[in-house]
Amino acid sequence: MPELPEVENVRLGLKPILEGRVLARVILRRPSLRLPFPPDFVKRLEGRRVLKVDRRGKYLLFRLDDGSALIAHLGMSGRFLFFNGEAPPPGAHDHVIMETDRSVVIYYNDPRRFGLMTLAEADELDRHPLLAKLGAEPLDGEINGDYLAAHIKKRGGPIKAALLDQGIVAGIGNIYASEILFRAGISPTRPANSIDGACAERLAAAIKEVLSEAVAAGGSTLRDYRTPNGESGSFQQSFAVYGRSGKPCSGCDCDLTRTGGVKRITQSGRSTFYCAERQR
DNA sequence: CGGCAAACCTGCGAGC
DNA sequence: TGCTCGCAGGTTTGCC
Repeated sequence: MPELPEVENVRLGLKPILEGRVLARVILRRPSLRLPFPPDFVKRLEGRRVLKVDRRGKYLLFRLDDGSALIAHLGMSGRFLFFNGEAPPPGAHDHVIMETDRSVVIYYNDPRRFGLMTLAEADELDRHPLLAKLGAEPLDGEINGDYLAAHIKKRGGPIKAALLDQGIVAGIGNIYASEILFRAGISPTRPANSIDGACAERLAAAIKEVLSEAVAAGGSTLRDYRTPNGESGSFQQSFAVYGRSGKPCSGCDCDLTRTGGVKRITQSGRSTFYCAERQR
């Protein structure tokens, strides 16, 4: 489900209900998601106060008052739901239940169970195996053409695959990779190491623009993504190419009968959408 | 190390 | 209506 813009919106939704609150009760309803829950998971969380809800790439970080942190990833289908007062009976995919000292009940729901939750000990968060190898945060001003060029110069594979590598830029997923390459006018099949100079600069700008616009739009709701308030995002209405095979790309005045519209190809087993006219 | 396919899971829509 | 197939927003592993 979620790429950086969706995770960021989940963070914004959880922030007001969790920051400053004590986790009064935690219930685990299965022993593992993508990874097993650590031993004493419930015991180490209950009674802890949440100081801050942060994000790193697609990971949510709940910083706790003993210096430790709860790390959560939503995988493809994970979502947080919350209820003021009466919560419905938990369903088969409500895997973790947390209740705050203000009686707000939070369900972590994840049908496909590609998500995860784990704990990091005090002060080791930056060195945690899940986070240590993540690349730059795209919205923190760490990305520019030089950064990108330096990190893709040894990659002969397609630029699309490099954008999905969380060790280069953290947070880009399959939808936004296509949208970013359209915005930058770069073909997804171009070898990553062919991109430098002004082209890399355009790519860096496109990453920041597309992701920040998507954050502002509340993310993209395709099937099940919702913010914790139950709201859908609206960025899917602004897709230029994603999911638009055969249709015109956004703002396209090309002759559809000549171009055939947006192309869909498979790269590393995943769909890529692009406009062959406007991406080189 | 780089690059790719497969694996992990469930649900949904399309087509027969 | 009901079945099968293909596809889905992510990441890791294992093989060349």
